[in-house]
Amino acid sequence: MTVHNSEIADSFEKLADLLEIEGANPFRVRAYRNAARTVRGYPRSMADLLSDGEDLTELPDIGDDLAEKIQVLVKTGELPLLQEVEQRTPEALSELMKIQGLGARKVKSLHDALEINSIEDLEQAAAAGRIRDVSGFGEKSEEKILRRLEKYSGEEKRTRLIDAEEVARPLVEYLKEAEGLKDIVVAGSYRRRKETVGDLDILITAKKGSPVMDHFTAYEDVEEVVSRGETRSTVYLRSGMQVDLRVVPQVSFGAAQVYFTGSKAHNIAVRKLGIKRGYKINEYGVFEGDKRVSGKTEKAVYEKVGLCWIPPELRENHGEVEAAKKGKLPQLVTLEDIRGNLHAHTTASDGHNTLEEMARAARELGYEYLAITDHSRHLTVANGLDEKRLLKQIQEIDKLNEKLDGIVLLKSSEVDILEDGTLDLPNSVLKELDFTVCAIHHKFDLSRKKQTERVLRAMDNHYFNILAHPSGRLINERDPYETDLERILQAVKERSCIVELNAQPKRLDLTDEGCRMAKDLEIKVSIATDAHSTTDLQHMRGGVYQARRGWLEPEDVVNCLPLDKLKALFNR
DNA sequence: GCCGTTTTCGGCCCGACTGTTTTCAGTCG
Repeated sequence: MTVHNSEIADSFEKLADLLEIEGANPFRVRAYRNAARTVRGYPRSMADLLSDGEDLTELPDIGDDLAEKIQVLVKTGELPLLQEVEQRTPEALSELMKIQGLGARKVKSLHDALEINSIEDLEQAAAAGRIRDVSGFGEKSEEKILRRLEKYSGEEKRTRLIDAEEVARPLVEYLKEAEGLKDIVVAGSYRRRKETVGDLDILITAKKGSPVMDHFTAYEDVEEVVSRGETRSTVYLRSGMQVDLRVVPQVSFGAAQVYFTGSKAHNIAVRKLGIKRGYKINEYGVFEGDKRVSGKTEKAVYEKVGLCWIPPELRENHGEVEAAKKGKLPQLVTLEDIRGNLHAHTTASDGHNTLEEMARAARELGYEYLAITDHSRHLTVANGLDEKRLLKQIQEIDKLNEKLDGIVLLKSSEVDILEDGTLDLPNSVLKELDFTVCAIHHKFDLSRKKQTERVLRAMDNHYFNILAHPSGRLINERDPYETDLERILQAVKERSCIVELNAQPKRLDLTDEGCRMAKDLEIKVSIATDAHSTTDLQHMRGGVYQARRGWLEPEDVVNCLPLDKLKALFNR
């Protein structure tokens, strides 16, 4: 049994909720929440850290007590204190706190007054009109609870970044028409380019908030106005997405951008530096006493606390503050650094465009090279190529390359890694390729050990070059298959292979943490679109965002190399 | 329950908004 970080974090969060309902010391409650955040966001599993004999109290917000609790959780899967608290306080009360507008105090009132212990109890009480009589509640709160319950599904809904962009773009265009608007930026995890976002945080500067808020709440996609003030409003859109809008004066724009871009952990770290220097930092600026000493630009805010400007993608408190202090932030890869694309399909397998169409589209994007990586024979659903068809495609590519100017097509294949770790095509044909892209497309449910060994064995093949979409996950659709990524990346390094960051918006596979792991091991990463059409080639942008979140610099990315250097790397 | 360049105790972010109250507690980010 492997206890995942997310399970440990869930236990701590539930414990925090229940303790808060019981009226425990709020700082103790916060300590559990902070610890949950640390554990959830930590790139290595607590189980692995412990088996490596590492000291968990080295982690932020983890002290002796919580280190001990993590150890017990990893060993037994249980948290005795949580079980003890659940004896006194029904665990479902923690779920009630997920209803927007219900916090610990109100859940406690409902529990004490009406014996509400579950979502069902709450529904019945609200429908029967009993909630309005509880002290602290009224008709309005009762109505609100009913409305929230209608939409409550029990699962936190996060939207893929690319889908959030579809929502944000037209909304931003609309908001730009608001009276008196000066600047507008979508902040939050959207600006940090996280792979999924929970809600949209939009920041606007304007002299007067009121006209902007009127305009905002009148947006045609707004389904419900949750709150509306002069400087802050919250709405739900028809799509279910929550949008928070903040209006600040222009002198506060930088401070507000830092504040609302987050992450929370990053902001706390920055504010701590401020406190050391005698400053108070909030969304309105950097203050020395009552005097604002900075805040107009982000750069000015960071400089006040002795840091250079930190790219939003890094703002997770994963070492960026320390790096900025030393002036050692990475020079992150940009879309302009990308010189080619090493994963694309054509009509030969399951793509929608021909070799030539794909080549021309890649040239349009300014690329020097595009690798054609149609599926191999095992993937029959995708019309995978057998030896004969691949050899024929190789000839076609050679012919096309003579004809094409300004772009070179590379001969490759997305070769299936079979269950026993062998590759789906014989070496006699693989050696004719410029390089191979190898991936798992079936038997996702092998044990962690078997799946890991399958990949390692495949890499033993001399013709294995790039490990594609290493986890197989589809964001919000399919969990990653179980592997020991650290061990796999170690093997990638030993065999001088490359790991792919698949830029398909649903995949984004490597994760940001995986990229960071690769960088630490000094492995090269291929940011590749896995394009199944000419328009798919555009997904490079999302891959670059993810790479930036993983601290990758141009020298870490294999497709930032010019063609000759790239070819030398494959050594064919 | 964590943390420490004010260090083993005494702090721990705070401003905006709502709804129920009657001057403010609770929630949220």
